[in-house]
Amino acid sequence: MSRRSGILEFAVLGLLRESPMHGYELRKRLNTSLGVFRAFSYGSLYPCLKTLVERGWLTEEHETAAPSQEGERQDRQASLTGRRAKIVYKLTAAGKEHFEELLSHTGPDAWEDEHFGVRFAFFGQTSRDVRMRVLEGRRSRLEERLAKMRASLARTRERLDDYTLELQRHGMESVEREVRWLTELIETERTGRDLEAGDDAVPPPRRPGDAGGRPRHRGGTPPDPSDDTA
Amino acid sequence: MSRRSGILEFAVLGLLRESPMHGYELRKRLNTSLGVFRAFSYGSLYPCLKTLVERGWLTEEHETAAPSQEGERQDRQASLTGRRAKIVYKLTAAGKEHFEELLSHTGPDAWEDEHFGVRFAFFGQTSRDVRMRVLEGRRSRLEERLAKMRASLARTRERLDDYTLELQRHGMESVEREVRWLTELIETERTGRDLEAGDDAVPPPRRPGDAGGRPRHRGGTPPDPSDDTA
DNA sequence: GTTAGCATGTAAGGAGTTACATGATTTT
DNA sequence: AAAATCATGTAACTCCTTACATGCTAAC
Repeated sequence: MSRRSGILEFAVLGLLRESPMHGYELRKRLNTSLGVFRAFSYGSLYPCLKTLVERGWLTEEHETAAPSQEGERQDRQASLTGRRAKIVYKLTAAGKEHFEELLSHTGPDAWEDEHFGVRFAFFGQTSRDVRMRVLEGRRSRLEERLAKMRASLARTRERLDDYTLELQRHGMESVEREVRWLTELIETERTGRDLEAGDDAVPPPRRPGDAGGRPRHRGGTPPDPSDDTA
Repeated sequence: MSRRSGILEFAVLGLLRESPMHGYELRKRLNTSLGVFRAFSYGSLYPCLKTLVERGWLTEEHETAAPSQEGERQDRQASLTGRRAKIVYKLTAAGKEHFEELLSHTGPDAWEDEHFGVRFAFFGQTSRDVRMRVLEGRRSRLEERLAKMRASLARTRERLDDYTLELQRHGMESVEREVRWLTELIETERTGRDLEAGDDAVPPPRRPGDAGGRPRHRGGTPPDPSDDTA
């Protein structure tokens, strides 16, 4: 019952697909990697993790155990962690499968504001045609919205005061801007080129590798004096 | 208890301040005038109206007087449920006072994403210094956010795949754009110049001049074949 | 004479938040 | 030794949505 999280569930599965993590770190990642769009609290994260485990999509590994028997402790400050986690969550095969299915399911939800952001964040794990469907779906959704806004504006212009008008103007410009962004992305996908920030002021010094495939990274997670949502 | 709506309550009071309305129209206005930011359904609107009445901020006026040709037909159940009651909601003195207080209360809520949009929509009913506080509060909120995003990006750049990176880049640009917009608005407020008076032919790009507090248009509201949220 | 739009509501529930409660480990 | 941060959780509540239920009135 309950906990049918849409976005949170999706994001958790997606992050855990990349590597196992415990709740605390998961939450930090949620609020930085995808955090522009959404911020989550423990109050929603932990219950969500719980039900994902219940459904068999995650396993818990209590690795805080072993209070008694402890022969060698060479792994303490050896390589990566340094910190030990209490409960490490890990994606099961079923969970992976489920996430894959969610990824390829391009229902009309997929282009709603918040859904779209999270989906985009996991585009690296999707096939190109799914990406295209989502990008185009999102774009036409925004174009619909634009049309309505224009119509509404034409009808009611006289009755609105300057601030309301300015608000609407700015809102429309934002939407137009996102449409242009999407169009660029779609074009990039279509021509099969790699993703490169085009009109940016400061082009990232990064060589884009393979856009179609594996985000394969796992290094030592650095101490990370990470932020919290203010 | 319950129904402590933040945004919806505020918006309803604000719209009713301009003129009395019944629920159906109210909802349309909510979803067009302020609709870029929020969409509300009847399921939240009507209960909200109810509690606002309970608190003495609104009055209901059951429209019963339907002067039709057949004089006997209308008074079947005249007082309470005439013909399918059309209820016009109207702001009371207390409600007006309460709204005024909400307007001038520039707590740290006022610059959160959705709150800000709705507040801005009613800027015409506020004093200049309140407007300034809200605009500047919003801007520094966004600048904080930008700083965090930059820091987080610098820390994690290598671990992110191209799509996540692009998402973050676009998000940051959006925020930067809003900051520039706010800066312009603040400047306009500060210099106090009201650009064009607005009664000449077609002033192309409109800036919010000084609304001075008066949105005093109320004419015959045209039939309005208005849209619904798709 | 039936669809389409106007108009008002309710019950159930979804998706999250806040505030609380607790304790371990590191840093100062 | 105190403060900060890491780490996990729960209960109560908020605010809104969906789906349902009803009925009027204009238009095609």
